[in-house]
Amino acid sequence: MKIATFNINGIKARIEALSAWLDEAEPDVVLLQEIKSVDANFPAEIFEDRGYNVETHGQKSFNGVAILSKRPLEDVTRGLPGDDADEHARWIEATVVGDRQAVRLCGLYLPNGNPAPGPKYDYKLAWMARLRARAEELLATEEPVVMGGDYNIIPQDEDAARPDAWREDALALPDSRAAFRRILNLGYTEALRARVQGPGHYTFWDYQAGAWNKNNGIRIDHVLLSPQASDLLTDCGIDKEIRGRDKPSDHVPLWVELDA
DNA sequence: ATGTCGTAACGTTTACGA
Repeated sequence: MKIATFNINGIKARIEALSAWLDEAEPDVVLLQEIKSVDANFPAEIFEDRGYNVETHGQKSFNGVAILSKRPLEDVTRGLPGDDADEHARWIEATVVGDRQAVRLCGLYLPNGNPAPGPKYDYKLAWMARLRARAEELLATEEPVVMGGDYNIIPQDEDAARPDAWREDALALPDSRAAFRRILNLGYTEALRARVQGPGHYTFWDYQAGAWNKNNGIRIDHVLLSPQASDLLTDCGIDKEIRGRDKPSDHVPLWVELDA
């Protein structure tokens, strides 16, 4: 089962680029972030025509997550538990049943947190504490869990082409990295790092200042696997080349192959 | 030259978030 995560930076602007990638990559499941659309305006037919089931959790203008799946999606829940006052659409869960295994899918768009310090950074860290709590609950199910999305975290200096440029940024501050490690330390595996080591693996290149042409990228999209999901991991990759196409997102897809 | 983009709105331009 091929499961991908992709921050598309606006569904309306990405219909062509996303459709072309789906036809080539043929993922079974896609976790989408930044759909920037309310549920009623999400163009589900485009994906249903390709055989995907579609579940969305959107809001006007900003944020918004969705799941596309060739197999039916069951037990769908929307919103990260832990703060009923949080209006941001950043979390969706569903279960997909493979040939051998059912997998709990979590699609997430973690707050950016800039400028730091400040209320937006406080919100980021509070959201990560809630994510850790939910991750712990999911571990207790002892089922395969896949948490994929835009984490807005540069885990280590090797995950940025220019680490010094991010030193004071909410994506790389020590408190951000520590909060990310606290989730991993519960027992989750970072899928890419289970397969690939070393620098130069990026999932985001800013639109500004020719970042793509200079390969000035960062790795901020991640897939975390529970132990039971990690046992099923057979491959992981980044579809880097689509960043160079017409009207690209500033992110590219990250995918895992699970023997599920 | 904040080397850009996507979305929304009191829209032909500005504000915001990233």
